[in-house]
Amino acid sequence: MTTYYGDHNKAFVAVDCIVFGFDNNKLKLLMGRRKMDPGRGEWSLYGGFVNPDESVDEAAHRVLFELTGLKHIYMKQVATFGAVDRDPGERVISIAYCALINVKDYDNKLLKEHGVEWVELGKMPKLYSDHNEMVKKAVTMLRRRISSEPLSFNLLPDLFTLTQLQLVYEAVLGEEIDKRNFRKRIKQIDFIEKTELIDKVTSKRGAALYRFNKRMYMEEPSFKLK
Amino acid sequence: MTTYYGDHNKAFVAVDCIVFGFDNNKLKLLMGRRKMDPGRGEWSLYGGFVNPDESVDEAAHRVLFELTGLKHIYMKQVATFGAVDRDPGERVISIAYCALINVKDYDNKLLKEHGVEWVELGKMPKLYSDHNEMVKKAVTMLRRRISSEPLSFNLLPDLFTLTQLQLVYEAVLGEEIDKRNFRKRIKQIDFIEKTELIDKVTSKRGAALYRFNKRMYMEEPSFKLK
DNA sequence: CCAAAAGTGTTCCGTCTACACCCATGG
DNA sequence: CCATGGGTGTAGACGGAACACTTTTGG
Repeated sequence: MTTYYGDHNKAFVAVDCIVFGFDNNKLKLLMGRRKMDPGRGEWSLYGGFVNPDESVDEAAHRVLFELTGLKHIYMKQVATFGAVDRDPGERVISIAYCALINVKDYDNKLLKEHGVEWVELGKMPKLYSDHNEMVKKAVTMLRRRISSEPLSFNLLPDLFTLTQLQLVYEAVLGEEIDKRNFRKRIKQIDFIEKTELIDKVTSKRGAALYRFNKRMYMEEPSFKLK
Repeated sequence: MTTYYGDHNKAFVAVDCIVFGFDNNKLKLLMGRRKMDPGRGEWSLYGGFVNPDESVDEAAHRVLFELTGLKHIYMKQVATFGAVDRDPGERVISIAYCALINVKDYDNKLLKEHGVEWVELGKMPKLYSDHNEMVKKAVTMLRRRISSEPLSFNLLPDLFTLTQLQLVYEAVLGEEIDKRNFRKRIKQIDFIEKTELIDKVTSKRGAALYRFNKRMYMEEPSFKLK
């Protein structure tokens, strides 16, 4: 390794994952108790350090994989946090990533293994260091984008009912939506396909199952809800 | 210094500034020739390393101050770039910041001193490392936000005409705007104040000068153009 | 007197919003 | 047979888009 920048200082670089899930009609986040010093035992996001042989994005995906066993998950950089004393131990720069997962894909064994749990947004405890701020930014970002990018489908199974989809929007935006207006808009979006399948779990009558056709979306990626 | 994270690797952490200015009815960016190895002589954004005693945000402001002599400038984090080999020399994580300045505030001596110049957006050369990508993200971000946040005023003098303001929007959004509709909207925004002053520089008839009342905006910060 | 930029309203159309009832089924 | 969630249409309000001419004055 050469030493071009030898007279400058280095810092630890970490990633922290803000993992959103949708469960029981609520938006939830994965939280755990910090298992290392400093701050051991405090509520915290799940994170890890960036290794020399991986990009920051790759580190985020690796850390999420360690936590959930899931790959190819929607992840987006939220912001980088770099206050001098944000970590009580040493100088650590941390890059916050937002992930959207389908709770049903999550192996509950891993959840216990890592000592993390789903916490309802709005019932968030005080978190380690600047993690509350990270969450806040991620939520703001999610709210901003969910009406102009097809993010909601990441929080749902492949097949979902329109009621489920509506509940995701209501949970993220924190407001009620008129059912008829919502369905009217969805019908105009041709990459949200109605299938022949019927969900009989949540209603006696049965509800049509829909699917997000990613291929079709990719051909003409535009999305506007509302 | 303690050594909590001793077994992990550190990296250099840098900031790069994407400095936007509005001049001659064009959106421009500050660019220079890189003055250090590796990549000496290549077109590049202006950047610097984060010091141990400053936050990442502070580093960005310091670097911008070195470059422009200006303080209290609008700056916003764009994204963090962390590919393994993004810097040919060593492992460097770089946090890109977008700055909006009023070109008239810029001391042209400093411009020469630092060997930087204003380059029109769209006439951007190939830049060092991933700097083109940084610029692209910054532009996307600026376009997204300029219609919902009062950013345009940062690119103008304290007093400006409505024509100038419109030209900023046209330059950023890359599309023409109807003058009557534009002015109608502006009139509804009460923190854009008409002054008694008249600008006689750009027109024989003279144009009313307006001012952004930041105090008034802060009391009720909401902004929607279009 | 004319070139050059400033300033000013109205109409139309499409989009969003509000709103209430019937349907199918399992228990 | 009834409780539960699924599914459907219309009318009125509102906001955005299109569009052309008059004013002022320095040179």
